[in-house]
Amino acid sequence: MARRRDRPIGPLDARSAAILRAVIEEYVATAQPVGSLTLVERYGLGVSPATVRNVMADLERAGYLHHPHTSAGRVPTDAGYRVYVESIADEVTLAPVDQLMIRHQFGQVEFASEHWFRLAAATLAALTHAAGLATPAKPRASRVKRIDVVSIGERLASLVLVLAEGPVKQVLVGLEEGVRQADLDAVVRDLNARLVGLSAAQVERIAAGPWGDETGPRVFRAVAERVARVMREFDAASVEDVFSEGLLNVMEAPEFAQSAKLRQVFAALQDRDYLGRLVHDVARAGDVRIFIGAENRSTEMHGVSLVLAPYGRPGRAVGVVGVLGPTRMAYPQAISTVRYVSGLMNELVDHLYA
Amino acid sequence: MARRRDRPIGPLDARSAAILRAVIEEYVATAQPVGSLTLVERYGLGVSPATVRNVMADLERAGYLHHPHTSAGRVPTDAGYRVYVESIADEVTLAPVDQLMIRHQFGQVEFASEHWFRLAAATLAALTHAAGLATPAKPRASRVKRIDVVSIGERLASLVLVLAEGPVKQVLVGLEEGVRQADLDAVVRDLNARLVGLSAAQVERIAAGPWGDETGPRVFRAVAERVARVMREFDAASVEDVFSEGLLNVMEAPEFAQSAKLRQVFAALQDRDYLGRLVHDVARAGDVRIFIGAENRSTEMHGVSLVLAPYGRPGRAVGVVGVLGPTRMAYPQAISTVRYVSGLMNELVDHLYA
DNA sequence: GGTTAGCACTCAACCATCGAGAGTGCTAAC
DNA sequence: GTTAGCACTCTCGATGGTTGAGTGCTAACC
Repeated sequence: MARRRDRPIGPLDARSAAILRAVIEEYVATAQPVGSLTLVERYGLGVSPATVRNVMADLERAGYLHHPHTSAGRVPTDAGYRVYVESIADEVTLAPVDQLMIRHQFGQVEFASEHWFRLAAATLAALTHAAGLATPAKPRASRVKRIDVVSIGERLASLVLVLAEGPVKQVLVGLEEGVRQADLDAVVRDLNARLVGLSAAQVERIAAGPWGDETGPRVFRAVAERVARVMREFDAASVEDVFSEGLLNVMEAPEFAQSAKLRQVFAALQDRDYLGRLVHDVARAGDVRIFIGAENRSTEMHGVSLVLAPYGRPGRAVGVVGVLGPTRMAYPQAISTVRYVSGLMNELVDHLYA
Repeated sequence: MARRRDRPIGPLDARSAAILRAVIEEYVATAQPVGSLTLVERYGLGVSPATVRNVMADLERAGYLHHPHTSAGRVPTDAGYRVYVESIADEVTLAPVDQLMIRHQFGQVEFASEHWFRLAAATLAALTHAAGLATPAKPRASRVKRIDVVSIGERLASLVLVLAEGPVKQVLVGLEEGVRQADLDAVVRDLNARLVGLSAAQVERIAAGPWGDETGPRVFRAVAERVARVMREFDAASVEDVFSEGLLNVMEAPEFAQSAKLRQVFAALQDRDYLGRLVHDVARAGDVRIFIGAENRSTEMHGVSLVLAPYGRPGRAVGVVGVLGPTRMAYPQAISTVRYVSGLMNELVDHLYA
């Protein structure tokens, strides 16, 4: 008969799974390594500590638990969290009270898109005690919705560019000659007539095409070029912006008591490329995706988990909402909250751009 | 005869000032309490350690130095930094190399106002190894510069509001009935004709005044009300936004090794009221102002100093740039850099809104 | 008078030791 | 397969001694 040591590490039997789950829940609650005695006392497992120890030894061999030192209890590994998370992901739903609370808050908010992202992030932060994240829904390829140009100084104008899926960009345009607002208005009408609905490349082509040397056409060309450039930059950026709220929550977790760990988190949050890749991954997944610890980035995100979900319209404009917290995170609450908020954001987007 | 103990604590004589200065510079460099021996060895004071000890005891009695414990060296107090900072504030100027570097960077940046603030903050962070801060110049009372309304859905439109001193606001407006873009355009022309140059209160009055019950006037009223509300909110907010860069620099300082201290800094940075008051104070001062440790807020900012300077046009629109770092900060560099950047921002504003 | 050498004193930091306690892994009995 | 029993391991906290940096005081010096 096979000795315990040689047990295959296949899918977990029910008892092992229950014990892994109990270890994780206890550890999430206390942040202390959990021993076999605590476990049988608090989780009514119906077996003796010795049996639990045997199972825990198996789980450790399988890579799901970890032993800080001989006389300490067990701590879940990233792999342990992973199987745990996958076992619960389909079951969890958000408590109706919380659902109501969120809906209520969203009902209160002003109709200004920026507020939504902040609100989404803040709500997530409040309900999960982690940091809430939200990125605006960013279209794959932007299109012109509206152009306005306002004279500011002698040879300077402010260009306001509204893009199809909502974002508004404002930049300054230098003009070669002084132009009165009345003349600008004529150019603006022209710009809107010709450029609305076009992509960056199309605008570029029109800007290039032959234009006379009178003032009007010259201004038209200057503005159109600027429009094309702004759109190209916008399209190239992987993430437009990341709203984060409740970073203070993360700072409170004991695993980040020394700020060296925190630095990595903040550094990762400022890394546009990294976030861009995440958003991309999540957008394709279509449901909540969970990144545990160093699963993606070697060391920098060690000790940190992300629970992210996409919202928006697949293939057209997608954004991401989610939470960032210590690996030792209350996953059921996090998953259900993120899923619910992303659903709500979906509703909003549908309602707006129907 | 007066014993040393009874010395009055008036303005410092030259030697005391030199010693205080040496203590501060050494402490800033090493983050370690400084003893009398180190001081005479490294700063060529021309007196014996015993004499330095006597002077340091005086400075301690005067409240400028502090003793962590009997057998430790001296550490500057907030009051000590204060007299130090005031003694150097008028002398320091930024190294020409750095001036050039900054000008070069500002020459490169895109003509989009948001970029400036980020750039200013990033530049300050890079040169001072602290966190750089910048707030947009916010007018005391905003005025309408331009209004545009773009239809988004059946009964929904996007309102783009350009205010006189530059900021652009975008919000959604719900309409009671479906309106085509062509009809909206007529309303927009009307809105611009009537509201440009007006303050929030004036817009409000016009929105209130008698309007017929046809579609056009109804839409006009709805939009005008929304405009007034956005302006009122904007005017009421003490600080529009705070761009910060290089918070990671602050995290590196040994005084923030435990994140509990960091929390206070982050919390303070998110406290709009607090920042609003600071901006207000700084705007009135007209030059660099320095807030050392808990000089303002009792405990929360303990260990943190701010070096801030206003820019913009006094009485009209002012913003603030500056740095935030540990109390143990390289003040000469910080002061000169902040002063220089604020001067540069002034030039930009003058150039733009001349 | 201010300055300085000399010296006793203080106290954090470091290190080693030790006991207590928690929790384990193994073995043997059930 | 489960469990009681037990020896074992290792962290944690307390204790105590040593070291060294730096002080404050006193008395001599200029």
